[in-house]
Amino acid sequence: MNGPESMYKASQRPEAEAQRRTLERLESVCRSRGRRVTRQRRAVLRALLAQGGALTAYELLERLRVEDGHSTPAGVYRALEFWMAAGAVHRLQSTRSFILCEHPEAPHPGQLLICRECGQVVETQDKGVASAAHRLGERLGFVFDRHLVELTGVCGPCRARGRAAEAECRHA
Amino acid sequence: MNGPESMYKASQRPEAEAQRRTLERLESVCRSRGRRVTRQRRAVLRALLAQGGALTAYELLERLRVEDGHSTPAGVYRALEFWMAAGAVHRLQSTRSFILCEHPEAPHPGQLLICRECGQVVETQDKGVASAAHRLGERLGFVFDRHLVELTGVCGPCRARGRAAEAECRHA
DNA sequence: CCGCGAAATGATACATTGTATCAATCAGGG
DNA sequence: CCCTGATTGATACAATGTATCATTTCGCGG
Ligand SMILES: [Zn+2]
Ligand SMILES: [Zn+2]
Ligand SMILES: [Zn+2]
Ligand SMILES: [Zn+2]
Repeated sequence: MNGPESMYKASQRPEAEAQRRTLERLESVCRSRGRRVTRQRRAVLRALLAQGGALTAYELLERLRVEDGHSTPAGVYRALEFWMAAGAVHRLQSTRSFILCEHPEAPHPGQLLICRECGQVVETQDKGVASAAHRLGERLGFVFDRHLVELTGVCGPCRARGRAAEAECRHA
Repeated sequence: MNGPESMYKASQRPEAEAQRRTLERLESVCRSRGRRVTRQRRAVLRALLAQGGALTAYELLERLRVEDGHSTPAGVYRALEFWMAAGAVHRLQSTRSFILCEHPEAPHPGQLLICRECGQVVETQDKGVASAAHRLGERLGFVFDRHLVELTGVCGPCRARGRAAEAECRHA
């Protein structure tokens, strides 16, 4: 287990490998439904991957236009809709943005933890939240299928920054 | 306990009474902060009350314009922001609409159960969901304060309608 | 009552986000 | 090659939300 293969930082190469496999799986699923993974669609996925977080449709558009000057809003939204249908991308309602799914192996409920300060997003599949929501729905006659729950708050680093700023104020 | 007072349907008058008291409380809170409850703001609240559910800003605008022809988007959004700050109105991110708070007595976390078929919204304060979210946040360093959780699904009546339509199809 | 300053509104323009439409192209199967 | 459905291009538009700044209103102290 050494040689050139060991020169990647632990956090990068295996992820790239997993992503390649994920993409292959997505492509085969698409083709089996008579749908195609095209250059435009790949470009959207790559842009989200490069960002490593959420982007709005128009931020995506800017990035795509660097390579392909005649990308349009409609095209971006079409690609996003395509990937959302394939389960590879999620839409964040609270920030009007889009992000790669972190578990695109299968359809899934789950939660999106969003920091309102820095925009960081963490995707989880917490049984506690899912089952609490399910039970609440049962009591009130609602069924929650296929939808992610967005939880907006403040992440640890941002809270730390906030406390530091406060301390600063008390000193001054 | 009879006479004219008893002629209201049980579901209407007491609610109106509760709302009047709620409005009074809100007004006193506002005034104590040097803020005012004006005609325009009252009109927004009344429109939401009359609707008995969620309305988008522009749906609200249409209704306001029936009475006051020169209402503007900016005015509507300002009034909505005012009431959200006062805790009397919630914004639904997933439908871009606004709804009266059902428990405006105090600031509160809670859940908004939204039917994607009929748009019905039910506001709850479920300890199970709230504490599950809190625990999940603790594990990942997030703190969720003051924000409502939106749960989108299908309500009982709509599921029943759906099943009826399916049966219809099998017959035909 | 007057007049001051903060709060609120009016008016207008603009920014952002998301869709509809329809012709032109592309990819793959017979 | 030709047919068909999927995709794209191009354009216009709809829906949602803000910025700006002059003007008006309101509460309050003098
Ligand atoms: Zn996911
Ligand atoms: Zn953060
Ligand atoms: Zn509420
Ligand atoms: Zn329903």
